[in-house]
Amino acid sequence: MAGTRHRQTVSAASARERASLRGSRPRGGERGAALPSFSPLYLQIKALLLRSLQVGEWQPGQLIPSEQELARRFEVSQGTVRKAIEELALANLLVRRQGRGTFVASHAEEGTRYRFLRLTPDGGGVLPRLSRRFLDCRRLRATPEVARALELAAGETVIELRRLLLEGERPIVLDDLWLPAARFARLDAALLARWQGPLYRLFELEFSLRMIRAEERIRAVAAAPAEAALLGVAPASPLLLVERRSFTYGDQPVELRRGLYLTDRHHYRNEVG
Amino acid sequence: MAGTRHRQTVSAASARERASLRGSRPRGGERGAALPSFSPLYLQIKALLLRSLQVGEWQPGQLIPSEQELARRFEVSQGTVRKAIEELALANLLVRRQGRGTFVASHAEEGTRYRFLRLTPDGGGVLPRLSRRFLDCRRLRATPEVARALELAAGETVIELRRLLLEGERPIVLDDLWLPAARFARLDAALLARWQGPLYRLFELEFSLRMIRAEERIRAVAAAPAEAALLGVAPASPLLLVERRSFTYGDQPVELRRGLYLTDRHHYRNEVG
DNA sequence: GAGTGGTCTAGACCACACT
DNA sequence: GTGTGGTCTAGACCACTCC
Repeated sequence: MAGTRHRQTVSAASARERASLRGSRPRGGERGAALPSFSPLYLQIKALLLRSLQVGEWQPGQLIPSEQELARRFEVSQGTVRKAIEELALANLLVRRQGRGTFVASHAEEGTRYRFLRLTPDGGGVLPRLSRRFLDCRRLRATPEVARALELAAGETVIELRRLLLEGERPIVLDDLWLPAARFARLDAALLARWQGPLYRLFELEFSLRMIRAEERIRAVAAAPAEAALLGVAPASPLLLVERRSFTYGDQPVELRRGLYLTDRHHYRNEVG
Repeated sequence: MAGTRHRQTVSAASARERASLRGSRPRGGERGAALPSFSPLYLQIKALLLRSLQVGEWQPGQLIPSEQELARRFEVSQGTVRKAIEELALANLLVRRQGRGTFVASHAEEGTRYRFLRLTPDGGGVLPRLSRRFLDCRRLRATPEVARALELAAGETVIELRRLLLEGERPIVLDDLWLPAARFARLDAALLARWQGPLYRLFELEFSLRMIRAEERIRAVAAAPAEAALLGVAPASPLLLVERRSFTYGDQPVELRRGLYLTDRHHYRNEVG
């Protein structure tokens, strides 16, 4: 059979999940306008896997079917499935473990605590476990700026949240968060008080919202009096301002965060290449 | 032949470049201590390609041999070469172009100007062409801190360099750089004055030094009087301090940089995931 | 031992760029 | 048309994990 099968012409047959992906070019009527140019099979498989993740067919931390099984299901070769999975693993959506299987990535794993927090102690080493102190949690109408960042309609309800991260008794980070209230129905101060783990793990568990990636904009600012007091520094002290937008599947923004980092004993670590 | 060839036992034959890579496990005497566990063929090929890059067999911007040719040279299949090249492309050491070939990455390409500079205008869009103004260039003995960062012996000579990046007439970045003098023999103020392009392109062209990746540590600081004057801001203004160590092949640090960024109209952009 | 991901091969064909 | 990287397949075997 090798080589006799035409690329992506694929037998008309079964596999309901493949119904939509016959034909290598996105159809656009009779004339081959060829705008998106070309869509390889493995990208179509990747999109199907992504859909399964998005609709919750496989939950964070769970084992997904083996490559062999997925290959049978999608009626493609194992190599094609592998390439799709590889890309999802590269994007931190899946985790492959030799001999065990492929798992849905989660914010629960010990190794990935603070996966999104790039703050690092100056001396080297890894950030110790920080304690969290929630200062505020309220519902209000989104300001135009917040609405724009979260892609909400003007005036929609958001949850505003303020918290401190502390190393022992020493404040390190002051975070203000805004979340679309529609997606975080049961979120309130009581729930936050009970919860001990990472915030993103709570979102995953209680609201079925997986944070996939985030964009950060970093600036140096002078501490306002109120913020300075909370962080225990003199007013006008220089602080690192980290504005973060976090996204879930489909590049939907679901969190806006404004963090003020104390960087006299820590720094924001980054790799460029 | 498919499947009959044993993994990495590989015929004793020719290809001098393969002489060193027979056997899947790094040898360590008779008892299989198995410390590094296992080294797949494609990683060995990757190491060989890396070596060719490092010794300058292929220069930045140049076309490297085709996958087929490399497969013949190393006596492995094209797929194995492909996987090695893919990893090097992922690390920005090579650039693959369908239909044309695989090229050695360079700091010359138009698309990758400011590849290491994560500063972005607040309004969105891309950083316009900045002008460079060199303020200082001198040779001196490395301070202990600089020596440590560049992995030099105490008291070795380094080149200290100061420059401004400006948008029009407005200063944006004040950079202090330290370079190991031994590697940058002909570097002086005159050479810098003549050069118009990116600094890393100059290093590539004149000193055969390719910057591969960099680590950055970011902080917020208050502007000292001298620096404030150069940047045209009030003393004690908050500035972003970006300490960068750049590395060439073999993870050798070859530049230490201390940048002060004005972030009232720009921000440092980052992606976390 | 069974099952999973990881490596390696060989070969065919496709998309793309240059000539 | 020729040559390059890109995709896809089929099959074998290896390394690892768990039973």
